[in-house]
Amino acid sequence: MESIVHKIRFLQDSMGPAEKRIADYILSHTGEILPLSISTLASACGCGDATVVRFARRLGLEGYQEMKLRLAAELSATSTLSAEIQRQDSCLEIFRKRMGEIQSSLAATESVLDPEALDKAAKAIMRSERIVIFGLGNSAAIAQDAAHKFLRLGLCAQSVCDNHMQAIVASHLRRGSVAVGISHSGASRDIVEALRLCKICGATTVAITNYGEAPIVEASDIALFTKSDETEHSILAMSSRIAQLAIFDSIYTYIVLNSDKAARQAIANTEFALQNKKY
Amino acid sequence: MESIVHKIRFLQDSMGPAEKRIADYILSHTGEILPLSISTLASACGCGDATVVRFARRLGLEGYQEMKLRLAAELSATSTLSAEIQRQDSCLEIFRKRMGEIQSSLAATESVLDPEALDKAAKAIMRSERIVIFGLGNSAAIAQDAAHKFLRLGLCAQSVCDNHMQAIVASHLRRGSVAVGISHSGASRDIVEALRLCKICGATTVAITNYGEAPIVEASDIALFTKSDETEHSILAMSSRIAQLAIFDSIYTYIVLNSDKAARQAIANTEFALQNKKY
DNA sequence: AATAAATGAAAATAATTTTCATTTGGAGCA
DNA sequence: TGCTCCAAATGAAAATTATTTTCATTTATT
Repeated sequence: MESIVHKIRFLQDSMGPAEKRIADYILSHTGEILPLSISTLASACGCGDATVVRFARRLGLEGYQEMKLRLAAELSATSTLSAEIQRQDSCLEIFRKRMGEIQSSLAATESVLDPEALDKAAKAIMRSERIVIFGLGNSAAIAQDAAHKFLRLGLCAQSVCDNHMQAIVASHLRRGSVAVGISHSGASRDIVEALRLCKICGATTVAITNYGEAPIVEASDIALFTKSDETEHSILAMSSRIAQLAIFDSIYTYIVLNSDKAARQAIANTEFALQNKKY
Repeated sequence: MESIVHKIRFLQDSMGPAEKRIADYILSHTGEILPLSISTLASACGCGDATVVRFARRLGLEGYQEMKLRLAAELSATSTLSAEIQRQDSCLEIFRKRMGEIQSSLAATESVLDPEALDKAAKAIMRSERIVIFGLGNSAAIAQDAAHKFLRLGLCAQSVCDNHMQAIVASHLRRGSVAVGISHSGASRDIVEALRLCKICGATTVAITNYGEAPIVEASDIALFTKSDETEHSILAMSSRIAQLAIFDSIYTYIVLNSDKAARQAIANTEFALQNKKY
C-alpha cells in the first residue's frame, strides 16, 4: 500500500509529455482534483480522456474512479494540519489541533528518515556493550526515556543530562560503546562536544536532530533526522520531540523483535520486579 | 465538516424502510462500499438506484459519487491501525506502524478526555503558586518534560521522580499548590500515596492515567484519562505516553494563550538565556 | 377516500473506458 | 542527410457503464 502522490512523483520522469502534464497538474492541484470529471481534468491538462485513464493504470490502479478514491483517502490523511490554534480555543480543541501537528510531523519525519541509518543505529545499539544518551533541556526527558527503555531490555544504558557528566562519561567510552546525542537544533554546544569526544575515544556516535546542516551531524557516525514545521506556538518543538520518541521506540521494538530469548526474559524480569510497586 | 458515518447513524431513524436498509447496509459493510456502483449497492439493499441517490442527498451530499469520496476519506482516517508489527520488519516499517498506533491512541484519548476537567486542570496550573509533578519509571520522563515546559513559562514548577523526595515534597504543599501524578496503570503505590498526602495538605491534585477505576483517581481532584490499546509489543505503553505528552502540551499551549504579557516575556527570556549554549 | 410521503422502473444524462486511427520521435540504413 | 520503418504515445469518437432525473405506482396516514 503506497501513496499515490509518491508514486506519481516517482513515475513522472518515465512518462510521455501528455501524461507528464497530468502528473504536474495533479501534483500542483492535488486538493482540487476530487470534484473534477475525467474530461474536465483531461481538458485542463490539454489531453484526451484516454490519456487520463492510461495515467491511472500506470499507477497500478483500475481506472480514474479508483484514483479519485485513493486521492480522497490520502488527502484526508494529510490535511489534518489545517487548523491554526486560536486564542479562545478550549484546551480540548488545542489537543485536537495538536494531534494534527503531531501526525504531520511524524509523516514528515518518516519521509526524511534514512532507512539504512535507522537500521544501522538499531543494530549498533543492540550489539553495543554500553550505551550512553546525551540530552539537555528539552531533550533530557527524551534521553531519559530512551535509557529507561533500553534498561528494560537488559542493555547497559544510561542517560546523561548534565554537561559536566557528559564530558566525563564521553572521555571514558571506547570501541564497542554507542553514544547518542539528542539536540533538536543540532547546535547544542555541550552535546556536540561530548559526541566529538566519544568519537575520538572510538565509540559509535548517533545524532538525532531536526537539521541536516547542524554541527552535531559532523560529530556523528550515524545521523537520524526528524522533521517538524515549527509554527508560532510550537516554540518548544513539541512535535519534533514526539518524532524523537517514536524513533527510539522503533529502535526499541526492533531490538525486542531481533534479539534472542534472553532479551525477552529481561523484559519479563523487569515487569516482575516492578510488580510489588503497585497496588 | 462532520463524519458521514455519524450522520447516517443520526438520521437512520428518520428514514423510510428502504433508505433504512441502505443505512444498515453501509454501516455494517462500511469498508466494502467503495468499489460498488450505485446499482450494485441498490440491489444489495433491495431498492432502486434512485433511493440510493436520495439517501446521499439526505446526508447533505451532492450524490452517490460524493458519498463514496467522503467515505473513502473517512475510512483512511480510521483504518491506519491495520498493520501488526512483524518480526522481519525493518526499523522504518516499525516506525511507520507505530505512527498508526500513536494516531489511534491520540484519537481515542481525545474521545475520553473530559473537556471540563482538562480546562480545569489547565486553569489550576496557570494560577497555582507552585506546581509539582510526580512520576516514576516510565512516567518520570514525562514529569520532567512537563516541568520543563512550565518552567519556561516562568511558573514555579518541579518534577519529582524519587519516591522519598515525593513524600517529602508532598508533605510540604499547601493550598494554592497543584500536584500532578502520572501513572499509566494508576496503581503506582508511591505516586498514589504522594498524591493523597498532597490532598490532605490542601493542594489541588491532578491525576493522569489510563484506567478509570485506578486507585490514583480517588486521590485526585481532577482526573485526566488517556486511552491506548496495548498490543503485544507496546509493553512500554509507548502510545499512552505520547498521549500524556500531548495533554501536557495542550495545557502548556492553553496557558501561553491565556496568560498576560509577562508569560510571553518569560518565554522570550528563556530563549535568550539559552542562546549562548549553542553554536 | 383523500392526501402526502416513499419508492422503483425506466428514461435521460453524464462519466468512464475502449477502440482504433493518427501522430510523434527515434533507430537503422543507404 | 534523408528516408523508411517501427514502436510508443496520443486523442477522437464509439461503446460501455454509472449516475441522476422523471414520473407513475405503491404505501402509510389521517
